[in-house]
Amino acid sequence: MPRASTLSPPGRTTYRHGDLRRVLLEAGIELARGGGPDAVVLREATRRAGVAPNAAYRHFASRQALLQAVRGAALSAVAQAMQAELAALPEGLPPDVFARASVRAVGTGYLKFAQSETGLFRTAFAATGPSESDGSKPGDSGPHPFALLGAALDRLVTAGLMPPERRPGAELLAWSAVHGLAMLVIDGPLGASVGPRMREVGQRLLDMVEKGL
Amino acid sequence: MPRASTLSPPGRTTYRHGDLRRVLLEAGIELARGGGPDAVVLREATRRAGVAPNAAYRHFASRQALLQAVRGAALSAVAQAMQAELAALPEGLPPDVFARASVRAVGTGYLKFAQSETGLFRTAFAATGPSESDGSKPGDSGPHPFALLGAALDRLVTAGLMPPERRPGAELLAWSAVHGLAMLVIDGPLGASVGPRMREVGQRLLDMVEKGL
DNA sequence: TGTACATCAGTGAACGCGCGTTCACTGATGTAC
DNA sequence: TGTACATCAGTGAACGCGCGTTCACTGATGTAC
Repeated sequence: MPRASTLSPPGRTTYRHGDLRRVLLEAGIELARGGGPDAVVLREATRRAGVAPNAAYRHFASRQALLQAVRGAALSAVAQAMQAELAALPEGLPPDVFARASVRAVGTGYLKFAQSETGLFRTAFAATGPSESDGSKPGDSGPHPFALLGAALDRLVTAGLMPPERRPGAELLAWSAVHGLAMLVIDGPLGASVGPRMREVGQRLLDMVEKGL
Repeated sequence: MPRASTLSPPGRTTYRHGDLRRVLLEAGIELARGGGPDAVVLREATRRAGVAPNAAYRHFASRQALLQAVRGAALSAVAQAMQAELAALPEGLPPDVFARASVRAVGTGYLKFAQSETGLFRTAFAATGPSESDGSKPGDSGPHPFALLGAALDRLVTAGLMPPERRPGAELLAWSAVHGLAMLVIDGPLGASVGPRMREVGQRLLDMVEKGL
């Protein structure tokens, strides 16, 4: 139990924060949630953490590094939404029905997340900047959304619902369809008109993908 | 009859610029071409036009207004790319073959533009901001990309290749697929791996859409 | 056990930057008389 | 025809803003002796 220090910054009982990295990251996530990647502002994150602006540099090399960490968290959140949808499937389905359903579940989770967590979604998939090719995030938490989709498509092949020669690259095609709908509804002028009918439109889109693959 | 010097071509050193609105717009387009919507910076546009920063306010109410104008131009450019692809189709095709080909052409034009004019593409379809619902651009030049796609799909129905009951909303589904692929290649981590094979992947995607619709 | 000390997560102040936008102005232009 | 004048597209200077980042520092902490 640390004693109450004499000259602590307001709202804090210890001179050392103790968990600043996590707090900054969570503040960054909150900012991204509200306003997308551009809203991840280093100074604002430190403000919310109740800390001097430059304190962030003990934990992140730059604003860009913080943003990358936030992006990683956003990506995990997308994957989590997809997995939640998968987990909601009834048990004991025959393999072929389950395979179909899991592809739909993965897509549905993606679309739901895009609509309910727009800021995080945009952060997860926004352009990284001029020069990409970050070999970043080694031991990241959880699977990438792309991998979840791939696993669902594998089930489709195993169940004999998809010719194996069609399998390579199929996740890119399926992902494109779902991602495009999400982006158009989020960013484009279609948000107002399509948004409310998102569930229905999403299902039609997944029909198209299923048939088309 | 005004004297000839009134219609000052570029390079004229008059006090009045004469054509500043157009020059600013073109500077804005150039900026968007290079760096997307965020690169459309009012001061930089005036700098390129060789004019004081506030001179822009004679022609655009705000930076946002300039950006909207640039967005309109970018949208037109997308449509133009699509039309170019349509125009390249051989003449005298049977209606059903032409219908299929024109849907593909529209998609191909879209994808080509996304890849060759990334900055403009991103500008055309980027989020407008927090509060959308601009009833903007009344007498815009040229058709909207969305309309070109719709016309191609209509041809599909007329040619009997698509059941009419499937037609409503079909452009959104088709657009989603193509748009998603474009965005993933442009923004996502897939640019490097998919970019070179874009033509092939694009064709596979269009196969999927055709079959799935 | 007490004490000295190295460590390093924080502070406080400042930097330079570029932005959008506002203000009061200037001076070339077209037009009315 | 010449001249006065209103118009309004430009200028020049300045504003406040918030950002990312750097610098020299301070002081709580854990540990070695």
